[in-house]
Amino acid sequence: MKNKNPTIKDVAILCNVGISTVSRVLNNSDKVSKDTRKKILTVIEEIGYSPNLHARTLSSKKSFSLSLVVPDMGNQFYGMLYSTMENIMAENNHRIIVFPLTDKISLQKIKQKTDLIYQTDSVFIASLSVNNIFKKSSIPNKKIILIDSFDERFDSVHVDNFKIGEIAAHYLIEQSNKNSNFLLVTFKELENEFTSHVFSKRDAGFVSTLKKHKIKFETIYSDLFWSGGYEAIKKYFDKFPKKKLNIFTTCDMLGFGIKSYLDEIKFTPFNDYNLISVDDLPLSKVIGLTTIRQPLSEIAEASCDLYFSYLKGRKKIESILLNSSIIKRNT
Amino acid sequence: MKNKNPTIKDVAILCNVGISTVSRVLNNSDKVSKDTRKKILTVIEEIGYSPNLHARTLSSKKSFSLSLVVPDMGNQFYGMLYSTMENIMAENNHRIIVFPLTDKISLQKIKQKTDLIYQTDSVFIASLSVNNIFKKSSIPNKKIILIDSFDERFDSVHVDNFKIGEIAAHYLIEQSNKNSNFLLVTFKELENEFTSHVFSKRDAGFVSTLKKHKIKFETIYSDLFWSGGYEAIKKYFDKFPKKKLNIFTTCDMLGFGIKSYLDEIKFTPFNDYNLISVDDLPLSKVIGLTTIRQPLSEIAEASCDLYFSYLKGRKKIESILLNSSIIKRNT
DNA sequence: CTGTTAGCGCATTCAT
DNA sequence: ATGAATGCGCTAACAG
Repeated sequence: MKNKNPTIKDVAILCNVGISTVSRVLNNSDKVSKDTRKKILTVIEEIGYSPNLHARTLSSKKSFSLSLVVPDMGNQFYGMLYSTMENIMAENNHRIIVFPLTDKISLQKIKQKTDLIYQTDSVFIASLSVNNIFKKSSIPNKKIILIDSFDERFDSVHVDNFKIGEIAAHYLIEQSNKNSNFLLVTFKELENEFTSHVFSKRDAGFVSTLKKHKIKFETIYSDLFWSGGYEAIKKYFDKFPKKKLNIFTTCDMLGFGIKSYLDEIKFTPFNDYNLISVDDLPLSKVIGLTTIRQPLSEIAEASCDLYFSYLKGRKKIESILLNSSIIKRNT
Repeated sequence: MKNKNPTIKDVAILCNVGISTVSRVLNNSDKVSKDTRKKILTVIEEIGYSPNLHARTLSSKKSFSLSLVVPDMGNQFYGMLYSTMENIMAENNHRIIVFPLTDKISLQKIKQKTDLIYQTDSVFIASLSVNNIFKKSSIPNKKIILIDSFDERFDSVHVDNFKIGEIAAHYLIEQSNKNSNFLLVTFKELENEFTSHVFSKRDAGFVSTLKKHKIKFETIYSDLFWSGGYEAIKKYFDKFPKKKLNIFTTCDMLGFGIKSYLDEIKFTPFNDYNLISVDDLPLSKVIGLTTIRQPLSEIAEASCDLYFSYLKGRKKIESILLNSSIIKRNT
């Protein structure tokens, strides 16, 4: 099991050819005779030769691997984003390497210039800001594409999170009864390296619209876990008398918990409460949650397309804005 | 932006030292004087030098990267598994590269010996079988560690899925009222490359126990999506008259949909139905789903430990069996 | 069509 | 403590 892997040289010797001929076969060059190609392929198969990609990359300067930086792969949204991008990139013979930034350690690793991220052909960054995750002096010297955030220095694909907040507000205003209260349940982003501003922008859009309509509201903050929404709304109801609510929560994950709690205390949708969230994760369809759809597959496709057009020679920075639409269901 | 990255040679020249001295600093060798080390580090920082890992790997034969093969990263279970493993490995200076096998294309890629997976130091395989994903002649010539499956040829960390089925059966038998029916909602594994046998073993354990008690039951098959459980149980109820049920479903994802439907038709737990699933995803706590816990973090830790002990010289194959325990909640 | 050769950037002897 | 030289496995001219 530990017999050193065969190299291109071994293959060449066994075939009585030069190593460049083997290399040509490996790289599908057409300038090889049918017979020698066949012989080489046979030997390769027989001895179980697999080319050393590190040597190949060293020599050719192309790794065919891409980096995807995400806040957290335990979060389904990013799991699905990755999954979709991976499918697209696989068809085009690129590999995606994921860099989840869940804590200080992972952040520190990525800042060290010895990290793998500096060795890939390109870097996709989801939700996070370039300035926060890289030191100014060590921004990877390669194509950077932002997903779900904006920075005029880089390509980007994003949605208008402020507008998402506005849409939510309009929906709730329209749905609201007399004597019902407005509630914003969101995640409080601290101004640190992990800030994405995604939530704060949604908050802002919502708040701005309500103020415009001179509607009072309350805000409660939640942890960004599956249990976060449940616990936040429970705490709220433990403290205040029960009342009819129009709730906007800034992501489905929180929405699930909120709905779960509301079901538990026998609140009925439309009657006792209206609830709208953001994302449209698969589960929100199952439980009938009204939500504002993040066009996940479009986002993934657009990001990949940006990279492909770059490979084809595009020079100027491009920014793509996608639409989010409301998916009305049973809340 | 496209000025070729500086190399170790550039650093050496700027510091008036040999490249081997720079190399020593890079690798934290202690045989460098304090002054030269300091000078070198300064220059490295100034010019933003980052060592080429491909060259380093080529030279040293160690990539410090590991492969993790999973069925699907859109599935939260694997997202969390990866997330946990990544945290552990990051602390030990290894990078994990994910290889999701969602379709024929990704399977085909992994079978080609030019794939990145053949270049990592080790391969972790979750739920899938080695024989199905690699051709006999091209099983990566390196440490392979199985997660959630068993093969005597390789290290493995797994749970007893047959026993999980038995536990579920015993729970439901204990809970069941007179006149209630037993139902198994599961995913039908086809005998193809993506077979994991995880589900079929859980099925078998459940079925065997019920038969032992001479209890009749029905089986319905579901897609392995978030909506799968909902649709399966809905179809069942559309076809048959409503009746009290004791349901075992083989993963939480299906359980969520089933509970959602049952809530919708106003079935109340313990009274109209008992429901138990498998996994204990975070959401199952939120919605109060009774489930059999997959010890996710223990699985991740044990897998990583197997690799570390291998690095320290362990030669013989090891297999670790972890316990799954029932988490009783409100179904 | 095919073989020879010169790097790619680094770790690692082996000298000094 | 430091530098020069060798080789890791491959690609890409170049020469034939």
